[in-house]
Amino acid sequence: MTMSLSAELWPDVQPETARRLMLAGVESFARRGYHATTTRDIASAAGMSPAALYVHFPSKAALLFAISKYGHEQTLSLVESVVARETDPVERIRLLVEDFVAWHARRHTVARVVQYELHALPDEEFDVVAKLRRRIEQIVREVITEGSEAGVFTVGDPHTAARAVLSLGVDVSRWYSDRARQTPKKLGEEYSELVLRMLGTKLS
Amino acid sequence: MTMSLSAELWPDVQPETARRLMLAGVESFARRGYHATTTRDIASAAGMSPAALYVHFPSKAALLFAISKYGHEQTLSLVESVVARETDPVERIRLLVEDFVAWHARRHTVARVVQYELHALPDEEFDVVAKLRRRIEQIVREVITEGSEAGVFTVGDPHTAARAVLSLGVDVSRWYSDRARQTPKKLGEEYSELVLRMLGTKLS
DNA sequence: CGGTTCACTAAGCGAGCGCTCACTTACAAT
DNA sequence: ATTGTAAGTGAGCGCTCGCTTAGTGAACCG
Repeated sequence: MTMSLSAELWPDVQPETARRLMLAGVESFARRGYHATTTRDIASAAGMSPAALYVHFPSKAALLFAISKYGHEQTLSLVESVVARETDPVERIRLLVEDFVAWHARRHTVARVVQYELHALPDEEFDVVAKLRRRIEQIVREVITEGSEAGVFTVGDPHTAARAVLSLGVDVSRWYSDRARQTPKKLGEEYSELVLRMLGTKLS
Repeated sequence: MTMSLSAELWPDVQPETARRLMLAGVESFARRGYHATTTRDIASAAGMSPAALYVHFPSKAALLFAISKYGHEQTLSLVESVVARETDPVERIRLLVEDFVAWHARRHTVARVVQYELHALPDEEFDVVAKLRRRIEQIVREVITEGSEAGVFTVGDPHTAARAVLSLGVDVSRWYSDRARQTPKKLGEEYSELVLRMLGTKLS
């Protein structure tokens, strides 16, 4: 049912109608892109009149921002939680890539909006999510640098390596579909092996 | 000068005004996205009246198609040319990634439109470029499979590995900018090393 | 019970969209 | 000189866009 999925995605968004609008927004933005979807598309996908959107969001852009901010916060906390519960750089990267990739596969509809509709945001809102993105990238870079200095990774430039790692994860949301050959979990595991080899992991 | 750049990108598009429109289209589509750019934006960036676009292209979508088709053909021929002049799987992948990545960095503006504005195409035109994309992916997959069977690569699933290789290249166009830390050539070389390690290359 | 608040709708406004049309200009062929 | 053609313009049509406004019904409160 619609309600249960939107509740799963955004458990603390109130009221339930606002959640339904966000869900409809995600579906529409992911399928056609932000600028190609109309407020009427979103409202009718949520089973409401066009004006209902403006009861809960001040503008179409604000709806995108709510979706984008929430999605970025989820991926950031995913990354932070891995770093918090592991200390070994190898295990950190392994779990980080597993979770990051699996999230971009399982939530590929949300992820597509989060990753590719970013530039439709007004300047101020863009800056907010850009800051979250920089935090994510910085954490990954630090883990790689740390492992490189500890001698378990062999990379030329941690900056480039971090970019490559994130590229692999982000791009999953572009091509993954529900009829993909692999489950999100399985794909995450396969990708984490690819990444560990890419980083020149020394077995210890 | 505008003419020389557009002539470099699309040497055989005639007349020169049509080329200028394609260049203006690329710049606009890359910066704001297809649906957010107006035909007036494109025309004025090309230094012409809004109606001039329709002298050379039947629609805004047809302009996008011209850009997208040309771009896809360029990347496909780039990939084909590497396979044509090398036989060793390792060297094929090395050069393929070097060139593919360097192209997506050097031509990041065009590449952005080619890779991310794809879904704005009408169905029929989309099918045309989708076919080109499948050819590119198939070639990469075959090279990896070949190397895997020859025992120089160690990959779980060639399908997944090919996706990962292309993801790295495609995603370069999303973040690369002219003030990037590395030249396109240098980035290509660094990425090709990352990819070769990712594929578990055996030194022979 | 009346009064207030809240979520929502029906109707529609002003702006800007893709695209067209009648026309002008430059230039080549006859 | 006349005609034909290709390239380009100025004006604007029909439509859809994001968003607003006035009003409705249900729920809650004294």
